[in-house]
Amino acid sequence: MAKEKKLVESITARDVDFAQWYTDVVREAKLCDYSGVKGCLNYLPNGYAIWENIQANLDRRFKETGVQNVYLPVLIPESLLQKEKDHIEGFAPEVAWVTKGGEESLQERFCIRPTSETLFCDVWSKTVQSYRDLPKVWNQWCSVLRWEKTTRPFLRSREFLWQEGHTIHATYEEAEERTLMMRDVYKSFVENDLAIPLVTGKKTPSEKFAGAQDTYTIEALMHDGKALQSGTSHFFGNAFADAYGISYSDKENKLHSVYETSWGLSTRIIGAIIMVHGDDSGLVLPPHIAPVQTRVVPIAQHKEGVLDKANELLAALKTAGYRAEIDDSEKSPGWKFSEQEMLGIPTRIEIGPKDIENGQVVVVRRDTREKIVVAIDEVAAKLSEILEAIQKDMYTKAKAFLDSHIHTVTDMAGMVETAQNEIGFIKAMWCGDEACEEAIKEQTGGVTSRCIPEEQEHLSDVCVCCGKPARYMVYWGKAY
RNA sequence: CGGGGUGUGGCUCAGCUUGGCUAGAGCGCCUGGUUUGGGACCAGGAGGUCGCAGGUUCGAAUCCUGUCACCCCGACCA
Repeated sequence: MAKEKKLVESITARDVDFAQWYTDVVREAKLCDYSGVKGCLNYLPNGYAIWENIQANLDRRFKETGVQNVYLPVLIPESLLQKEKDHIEGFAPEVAWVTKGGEESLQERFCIRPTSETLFCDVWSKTVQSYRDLPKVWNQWCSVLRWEKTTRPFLRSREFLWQEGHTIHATYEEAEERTLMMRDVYKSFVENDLAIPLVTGKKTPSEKFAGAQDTYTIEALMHDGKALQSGTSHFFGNAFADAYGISYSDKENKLHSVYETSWGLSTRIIGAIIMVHGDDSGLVLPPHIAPVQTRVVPIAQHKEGVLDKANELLAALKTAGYRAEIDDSEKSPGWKFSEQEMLGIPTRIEIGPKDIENGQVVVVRRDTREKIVVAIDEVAAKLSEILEAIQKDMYTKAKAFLDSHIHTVTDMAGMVETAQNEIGFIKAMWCGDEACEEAIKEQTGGVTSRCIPEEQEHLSDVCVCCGKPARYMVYWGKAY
């Protein structure tokens, strides 16, 4: 046995066909399946549980910064949607319309929300009058609908779940601060709890959100070298406030526009978890958000005392606060191992007659397959250390992958060559002209600007494309 | 929206070119038994208006027309 045997036949090897591997993992881990409507997924228990943990974690983080949750309608009257010009132009091609109620045609059609800026603005335009009413720092957990042509589970679906935060503030500075604060909340969550390292920065004007003045993004690198925009935070300035008539009186009774922000993170992030951490055996979940952190696998469970001992262990783990479960099915051990691996459960605990005899169990890490023998009395105490080690190692591994796939180029030949021969991000200088972005996309076969990072480096004096003086260093890449 | 592909038990598919008699296989599922430290085995069993609607025909999963849906690759987008 010189080479590692491929244990799971039902999952296509990651390096053979990445897209097929992704689909196989989604299916085998039972995260979701296809519904009868294109682009609308059935979120199954395993997938939805991940989302619930993401929600719980993020919601806690939001509330620590003063966010309040609300819920606004799924339908938006066309007249309301149309008030901000850039916004409607950006979304028009992908909104779905409700035109009938029962058998009767509606006087005005309603769009199914693709995002809710317009609804939040409508509420505020009616309720905000004084500086005493500010700020408003609201968020809602909901689903939105965008009529995508091409769909893929989690990465791009027509209906998807997300949170959308919307805030208004008295001053430019306060709103900008909030925009960056939420970007940092996302960054901290994704890096610390999802173990996904990021590149962050500002979007170029052509990649901005429709209607936004600035869009800040967190970009993750998938294992196939493509970038995934994993969360965004937008600064709107006054554009929406003016279009929707949101103004307030200050202490001197002077009228002002408010400054607005919005920020969102969606179930797309589940796609990132899959594509950053997954391997040929299936899903690998970061312990912090794994719905199940450990699964007890009894070996030879028909033998006297094995199941009892295993259930005792399970009870002890639950008492200690772990999200734990047992696989006491009649399947063979090999089956159980494979299943735990496909599901991405961070650890499994094997307990069989030999272990019981020796007063021990075997803890197996999902990420490394390392087997760790632990005294049965110490498992509850030791497991948290192992889970933390996994969490940390997963980040370190992903970070090493990211760092080793950031390339630097200073001229167009290098840009084209790197785009063709390497995967990952490309750092290059840019003059700020949209024409150069388009030229780069054209000549490289799909490389687009991902973000302008805060930590600027001076790679050269001129734009990689046109040779005019450079204004920014930009991360480029092929994106999902 | 272009190009390609697919709809047949829960799943993956065969059968269609050249129409025919009771529509098949593997996996999964149910029952019983033997197994159990990396996807065990034996025996028995249940389960299908062949996506939908028309048409041709003595006869349609198979041919024709229409239609719906999904998948993949592009162009556009969280």
